[in-house]
Amino acid sequence: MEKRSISAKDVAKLANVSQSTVSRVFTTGASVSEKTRKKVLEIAEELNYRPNALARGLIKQKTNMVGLAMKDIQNPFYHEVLGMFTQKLRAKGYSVLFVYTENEEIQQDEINHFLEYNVEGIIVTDALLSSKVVTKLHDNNIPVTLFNRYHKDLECNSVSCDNINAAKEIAKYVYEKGYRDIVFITGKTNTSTSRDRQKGFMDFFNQKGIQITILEGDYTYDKSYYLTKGMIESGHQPEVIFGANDITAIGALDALKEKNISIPDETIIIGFDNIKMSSWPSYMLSTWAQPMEKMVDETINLLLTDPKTINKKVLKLNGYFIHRNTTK
Amino acid sequence: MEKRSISAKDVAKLANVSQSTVSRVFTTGASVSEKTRKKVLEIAEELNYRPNALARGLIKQKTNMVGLAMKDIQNPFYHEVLGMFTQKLRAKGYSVLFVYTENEEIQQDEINHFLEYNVEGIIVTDALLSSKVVTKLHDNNIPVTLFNRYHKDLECNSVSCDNINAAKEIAKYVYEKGYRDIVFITGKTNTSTSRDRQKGFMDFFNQKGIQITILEGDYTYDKSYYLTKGMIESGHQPEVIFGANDITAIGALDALKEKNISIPDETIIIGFDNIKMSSWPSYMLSTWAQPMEKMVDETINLLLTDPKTINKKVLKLNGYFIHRNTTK
DNA sequence: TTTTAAATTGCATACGTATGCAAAAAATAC
DNA sequence: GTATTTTTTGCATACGTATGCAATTTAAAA
Repeated sequence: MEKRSISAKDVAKLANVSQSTVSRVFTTGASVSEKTRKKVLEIAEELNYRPNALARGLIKQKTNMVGLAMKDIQNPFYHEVLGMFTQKLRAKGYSVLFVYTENEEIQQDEINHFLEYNVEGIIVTDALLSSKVVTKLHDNNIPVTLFNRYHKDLECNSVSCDNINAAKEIAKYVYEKGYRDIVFITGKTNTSTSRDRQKGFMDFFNQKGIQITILEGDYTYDKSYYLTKGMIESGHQPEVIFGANDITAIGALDALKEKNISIPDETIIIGFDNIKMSSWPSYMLSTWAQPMEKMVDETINLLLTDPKTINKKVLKLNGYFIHRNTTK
Repeated sequence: MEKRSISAKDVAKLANVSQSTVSRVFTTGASVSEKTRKKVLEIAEELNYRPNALARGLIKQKTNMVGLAMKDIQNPFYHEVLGMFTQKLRAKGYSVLFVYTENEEIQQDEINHFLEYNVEGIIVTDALLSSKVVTKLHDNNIPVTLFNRYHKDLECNSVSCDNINAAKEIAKYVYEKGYRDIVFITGKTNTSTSRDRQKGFMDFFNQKGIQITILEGDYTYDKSYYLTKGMIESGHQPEVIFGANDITAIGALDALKEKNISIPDETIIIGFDNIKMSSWPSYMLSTWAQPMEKMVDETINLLLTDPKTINKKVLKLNGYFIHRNTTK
């Protein structure tokens, strides 16, 4: 029952041509007469032949595969990102080798898989990456682009939203509306996204001499929900809650609803990411929209068009504020 | 600057052995003396050598890759599933070639990628698959397992929850509690999951001579939210709402909350899937838990341990009811 | 028609690995 | 010590493709 998959040689035999010719038919830009091309394609179709990507990758030193690493996090933002990456990469002829890790840091072991399959580049979305691993990737000449992460010590490209400025814009909006009792709920504090959003937000108010309240969250709904609930129960009912991402803001929103606090009349809430859930009719969360599609495009571009770029490029894209029903 | 990646030959040269010996060091079960193994490993480490998976796949006719296809749907259930699949497959030494499709049906074009890379099997989660495509996969001797889908005309394995029975159990619970004004909100009606859950639920009540209300949803939050809202506004406030999945139930839940209907006192709500979101403190949705981990294990098992199985195996696993705060 | 140029094809080899076979080396038995 | 068995190693080849080079065919020019 050993049914070996059919190869170019098989097609060649039936078409009375050499294996080279078959190969040329399937290589764009190669020289083949129209007559033989037709004949070969016909037989190929009949035999259900498709060139073997492994063999092709071996000889051409080009696999058309990209590694995508993601951390196990409950943020739908990354699922939307994942979908966009795979679709856009496929449109460019690339396949995606996917790794989901539950570790805080992408492990060597997981990167090794990418290396063994000779991926042409690696995209790391929300996970961290040790500089040791990055060095190893550099040694192997494999470009890496961090998506939505930035690390000043790592020698690799990165694409993210300009979190600091976005947070400043939000702060400005809040300030100009006259609010003064303000709470920021952080995400995981070891992520650049949370740190930068906090920085931008705080810097603005510091400059105005206004003290704001920081609650330390972890980018999960639950944590944010309980933090907010606790705060209300302890007697503090702020005018503004800015969550480090949408999930965080939604957790706070639900806690406020449960306490029968009127939104946006008594407290306004602002999130960050513009995940699909934020436009659910019961939430209608005001939020900062990351230019997700552009970020994805730029990441792919950076990774594939000039892979020899050793010097790191850091891209910070803008976004825009979306007013929904949790702000006035 | 053309830095070719180092091969077994390079290691062999420095270790004063043949390329075969280097290969044997990296092949489990091959015969190598302890002394040379040590020497080779040392040099390999130094040169940062890793065997090329493409070449290995070519010669062994075994790529250690599995194709995973998923449809672009807003259901977090599948994201949890995705994470579990990739982690479990990696633990078994497999890499995951991932395809995300926005089409209703997985296209030939997308499957071709899998074929070209010689994946050892394909897992299709929530998308549909034409029988033409399945036939082609059979021709190429590539096993397919449908996850959470079942299609009687398709000659491939499938693993899912026993949706009919689960829905019957839920119906039984509802019936025995004495409820009689009952609504079922469907998912996409062309999915086996929605159809089976509807069937199990309806069959039970039909047998009791009880008429229930069917609202045709599409597995999205929005649709379910608006359906429920419309129903309430039209004057119908049921005792029970059973959603074809958790997202559906949550949409209904939010609509009821907005209408100030007390849950579970006036209306109880039941979902299906037990996604993480259903245990969020503001929802605490009662739901039917699919045995996700077991389903994933069985899928992998079916796909990889006996790939020569042409005759399809259909596995239907049980689950269990989880009582939270939306039932009494 | 012959000569020259261009297009098409086949041959041979390379990519990096695994493995059957035989030779060599090491271990064991006598 | 030699004879025998076992282990370790190298050689050669295969996996399925792409491609430089030379040979062949076809087209164009004369």
